[in-house]
Amino acid sequence: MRTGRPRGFCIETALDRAMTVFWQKGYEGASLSGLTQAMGINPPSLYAAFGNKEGLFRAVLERYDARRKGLMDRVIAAPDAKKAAQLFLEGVAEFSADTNGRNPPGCLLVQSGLSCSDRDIPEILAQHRAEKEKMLRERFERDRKDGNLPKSANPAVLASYLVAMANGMCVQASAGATIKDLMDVVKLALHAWPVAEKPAPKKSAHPLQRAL
Amino acid sequence: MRTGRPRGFCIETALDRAMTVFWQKGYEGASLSGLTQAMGINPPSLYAAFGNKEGLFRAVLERYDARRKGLMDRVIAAPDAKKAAQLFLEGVAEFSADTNGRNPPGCLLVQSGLSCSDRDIPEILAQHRAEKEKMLRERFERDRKDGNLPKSANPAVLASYLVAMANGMCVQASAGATIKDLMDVVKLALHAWPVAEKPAPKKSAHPLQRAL
DNA sequence: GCCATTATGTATCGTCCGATACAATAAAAG
DNA sequence: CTTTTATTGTATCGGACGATACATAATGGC
Repeated sequence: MRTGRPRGFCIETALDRAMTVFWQKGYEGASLSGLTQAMGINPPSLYAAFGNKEGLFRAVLERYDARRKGLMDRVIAAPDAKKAAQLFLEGVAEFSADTNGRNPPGCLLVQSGLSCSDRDIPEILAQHRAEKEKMLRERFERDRKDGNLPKSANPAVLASYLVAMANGMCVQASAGATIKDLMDVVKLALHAWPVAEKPAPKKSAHPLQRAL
Repeated sequence: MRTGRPRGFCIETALDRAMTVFWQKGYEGASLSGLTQAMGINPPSLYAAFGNKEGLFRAVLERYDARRKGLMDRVIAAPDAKKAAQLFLEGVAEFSADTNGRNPPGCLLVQSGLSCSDRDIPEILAQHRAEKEKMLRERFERDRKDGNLPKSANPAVLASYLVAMANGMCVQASAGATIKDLMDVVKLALHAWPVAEKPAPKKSAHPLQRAL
């Protein structure tokens, strides 16, 4: 067993509290005193657990991804490409304009540090966003290969389009857009989706597509 | 004539320099020492001219709007609604992924302070973005009234859609997206545009529409 | 020339920042 | 019980932050 005095706080809970602070104030706007107060710990505990402010931020981002995994799984498992796009955009609209108070409006990956004194922060955030885009692109590449997307469709562009829409909606959500505002935009955005050439697809885009 | 010692620096040039700093580092990441150094002046000159850091930021945003006025004028004067949408998105793609070094990538209104320790900053930025959206909405309301957009089209949603796309593309540009990447997205985004019900529009959407 | 007015350069203010030193505490290992 | 290891709370570090005091310089008004 692990020796030494046991940690006196829950890592996950502390990360959730820190996430809210970073979300509301951004990376640079989040002060150590604000973070420790929200997390209910003292500075030495924070530094012992996460190294420094950037280490805490990276841990928060990992937890953020974990929280969004459910949505991404549903998107990847959607029965067809357009349904995947719809689930993705609707999911983003739902959580970014969430009024349940579980999180501040918007998206942590967008608003916590697009521009920053420390150049690493925007890069880290970009990597996390690119990860989501990659998931979508690979899903659409499979769709195209299997004939569920027209050969004229470009999976990379489709993924980029969805991520741009998602990020843009998050910007609007952070400025006060309601979920209805965003859902209207989603409905319009899906009209851009390419139509299939042939009515009967060759085979499934994903083994789980029948699950829904 | 104005009495007293004349100002020893050009306001516009200084604002352009400050704009670059805010653009790259965000509102909070931009330090007074960094700003004064980039502007080529000392702190007292800055405070005498702009009041404080927030005053400087507001002045920078006004200059930013002035710089973008040319694009917005062209958008409003476009011959039809879809052409307006195209000009807008292509214009945003062009300047946000600009490699001429005139500005950092992205959009100042998006990346300089979505989240901030000072709550006024996100609000000010949101107002400036909302102004652009309002211009688009009013243009589309005229189009719809004049029969250049189908009655089923919702001008507010169309404007919101375009602004979301623009903001999302800016996020991607700030992460390194090329102008080609964004142009591909623009082309796809325009596929969502509503098609007119009747082939012959009743009258011009705008007096300047014949100008192109 | 002299005054009122405004801008400038130097030096510095108090505050908050991120980060630690240190002793005390709480567990496992022997 | 003693040692070892790890976390805790208190108090504080050097530095950067935004913002100014103050004397000097440069203009128009008279």
